[in-house]
Amino acid sequence: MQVYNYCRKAPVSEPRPKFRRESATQRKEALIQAALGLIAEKGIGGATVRAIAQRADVTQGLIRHYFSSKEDLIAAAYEYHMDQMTELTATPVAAPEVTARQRLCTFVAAGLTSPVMDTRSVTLWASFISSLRHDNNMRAMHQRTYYNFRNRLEVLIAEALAEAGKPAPKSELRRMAIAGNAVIDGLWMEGGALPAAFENGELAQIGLHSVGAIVGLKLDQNAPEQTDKNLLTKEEG
Amino acid sequence: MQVYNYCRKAPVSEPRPKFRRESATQRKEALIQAALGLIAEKGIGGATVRAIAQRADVTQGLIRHYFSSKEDLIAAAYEYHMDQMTELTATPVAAPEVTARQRLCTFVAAGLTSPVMDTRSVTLWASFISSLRHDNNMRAMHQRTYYNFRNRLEVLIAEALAEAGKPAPKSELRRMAIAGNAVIDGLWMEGGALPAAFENGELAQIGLHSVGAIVGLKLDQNAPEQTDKNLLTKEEG
DNA sequence: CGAGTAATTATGCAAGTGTATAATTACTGC
DNA sequence: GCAGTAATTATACACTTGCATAATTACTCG
Repeated sequence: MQVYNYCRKAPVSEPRPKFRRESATQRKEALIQAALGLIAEKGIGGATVRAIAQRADVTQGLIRHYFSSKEDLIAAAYEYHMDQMTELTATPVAAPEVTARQRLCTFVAAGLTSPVMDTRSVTLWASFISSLRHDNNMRAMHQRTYYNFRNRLEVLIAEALAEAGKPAPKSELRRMAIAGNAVIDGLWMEGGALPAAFENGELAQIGLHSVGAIVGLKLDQNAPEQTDKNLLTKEEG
Repeated sequence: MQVYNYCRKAPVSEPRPKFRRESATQRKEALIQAALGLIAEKGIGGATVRAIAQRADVTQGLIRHYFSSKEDLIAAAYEYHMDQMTELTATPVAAPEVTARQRLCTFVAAGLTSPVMDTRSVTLWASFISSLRHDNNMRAMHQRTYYNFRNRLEVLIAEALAEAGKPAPKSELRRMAIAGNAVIDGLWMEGGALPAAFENGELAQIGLHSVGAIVGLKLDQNAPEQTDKNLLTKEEG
């Protein structure tokens, strides 16, 4: 049934190999990427073993060779995606010489700009969230990635406040991190779900302004033309 | 194969009817509820026509009698769920004699307390969001429910600000509504996804505090014991 | 009470699902 | 170069899926 392409120059001898052996990590990654692409494009129902295998250019048996089940592959894909998103948001913060306040700004803005904020990421994330209720493994992984992100944010907030001479007690920091995380998540989600509803860079600016209001620091100072007539009425200090 | 229960008192005559004819709206609602329950408990993949029919106590053929396809039923279920959630959040605001500020508080708190904020609602919502990318119908419905919610919030914010003598221009109102909506969404989502991570009422309080910070009004005044030492440093006015 | 009709059930079907197992095939170390 | 082995393919199987169609059945209206 299946036709293999042989080399035209040597029609008789030298048959082209029918497949190549790749490293385990390479194959796993390819399968994960294929699964993520399908889930994002056609929903969780579109990620069948056959479709995943075809997109990864292998036969479906290979999935079970590298993952104990399809469910196992999906879980791995979730972990891969979430860790990548956290990393994409947190990495630009690495520069140690800049202000703590500036690092906080970078973090917030990175989470609300491409490639972190886009339809594909949001769709993927929602697919996984929807499985939280009936999948303990997914729930545990969600908890881990959530705390990971929130704790990073809390550290940045604490440092920025200390730098500004306004240190806050731990309970306040916790609350600020929860709220800040929520704004970022909410804006990120809406921006990904309805990209046409917002102008370019609008959500990042709103995010900076909002997180600033929540922690009590002005984070969006280099915003373009603004009539400071009706800005937030907290210009003290 | 299937056994029908006959009346024990009259074993020979009077055969009990094998089914009852219900009104279209009743049957549609039953099917929608069944679909929602299954999606919430077992994910979108658990909502098969057979499972839905069984949970609604009918045979599967009836689904196609009331909905043109399974996809059609799922879309109806989404609309039903989202409208109900918006209504549950917005209805308590109806009282016209109270302060505008108080109405805003009620709105925010209602969205961050049971029954609006719970795992079932969040799971359901995520299932639908995940289909936004490949389903135009779902996307249109999401847009409608999103703007519906956000516009209600914007009105409440505008009224509360006017009442406090701090009216804001339309562009500011838009931004406040977007940000406020985002905090509420984010907190709602996290509270539903990780209920154990927050204390009782904590998220509602954080929501009030955050929306207050965003719009420039103090909304969480009747919060219990708080050392006002390190509260937001904007106590002027 | 008795026909007509719409609601509901019963049944069947072709396609697709995840997984198991056996048959190939490419690479590795001697 | 050549055996051994692990990666990869090929194939089969039992089961589920959504949907269509025909057969029942409960209710309505005269």
